[in-house]
Amino acid sequence: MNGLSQTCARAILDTVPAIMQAIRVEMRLERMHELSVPQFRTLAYIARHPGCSLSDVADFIGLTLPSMSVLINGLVGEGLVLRESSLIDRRRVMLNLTEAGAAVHTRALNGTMAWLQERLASLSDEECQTVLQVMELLHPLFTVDCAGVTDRETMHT
Amino acid sequence: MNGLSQTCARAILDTVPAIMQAIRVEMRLERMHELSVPQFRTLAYIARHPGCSLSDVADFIGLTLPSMSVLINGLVGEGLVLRESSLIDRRRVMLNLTEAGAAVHTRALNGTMAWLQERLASLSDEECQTVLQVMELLHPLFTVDCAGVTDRETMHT
DNA sequence: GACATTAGTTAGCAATTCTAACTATTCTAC
DNA sequence: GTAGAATAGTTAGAATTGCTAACTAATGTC
Repeated sequence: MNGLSQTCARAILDTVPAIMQAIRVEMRLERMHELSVPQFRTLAYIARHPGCSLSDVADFIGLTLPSMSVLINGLVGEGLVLRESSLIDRRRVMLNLTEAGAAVHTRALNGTMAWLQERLASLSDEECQTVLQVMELLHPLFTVDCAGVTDRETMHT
Repeated sequence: MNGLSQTCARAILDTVPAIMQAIRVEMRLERMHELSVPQFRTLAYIARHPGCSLSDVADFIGLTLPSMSVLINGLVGEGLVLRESSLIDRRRVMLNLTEAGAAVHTRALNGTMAWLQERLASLSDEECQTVLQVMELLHPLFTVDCAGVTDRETMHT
């Protein structure tokens, strides 16, 4: 009914996949050691939440548990992540970055950020500010499902 | 150098993949007849640019020509798209939606838009307006070199 | 008419992510 | 304190996606 919210939804649907595609291409194509987007996001999550469980990451990234298990397998195989059984509850897995993992994450993050900043170079400070606001506005609207522990740290660096 | 643009880049990198994942899940999970995001975007592009060539779509969606060829194969196989040789240049392919294709596209679009609007329901009109502005600001920054394409395919129809 | 260029297809491979079925651990309730 | 439910994760198998390389067919250039 509201033409505005409709237009807005349409704009998101047009723009977000385009940005995403660009990010994906950038990640696969250049700066970083062949991290896929989910792999990168996983490293980022573990970096921010050391010792988190598999379920935590899976919820956050939006993958099923088996998929995340496989993804973690890959990262462990490349020596980027440590997977240990929790001593408190031995069903749970504790995930941490290795030194190499932290390094790769940092490098990937810096590389992608640099590329992104380049893309944003034409924006004025004011526009940049607005973009930032909008991202912080939208983020919580699309990470609802994981009702459990809401990580407030995601707002900050 | 500018902390602002850095924060902005980081926010995009945190938010866009999250939105994208939500869109992907929504598309696969519910309303629409099992269209993947690239399939949906392809239908949308063809709807907007009837008679476009394979290369046009591939450029726009960000896939290689072979990948797009396969994707179109699928859509043709499901009776959603017509693939005809151009009479002017018989190397080129002319793509059009079938009636079924148009219907599926419309239904998918409406379904996803409705879902998106639901997600955005908590935004005020003003916030909605800002989101819209930002999307329109960002879109051109992430759609690749093929900006000139929009003129080309309208010539032969 | 020979050769380069352009548009698209086919083949083969690797990665991603799903569902279903399984193991192992912990919790609940009698 | 043990039987059975619930929880955390893994494994297996399949479908989808998207890539590169090598090919065919049509067009343009000289």
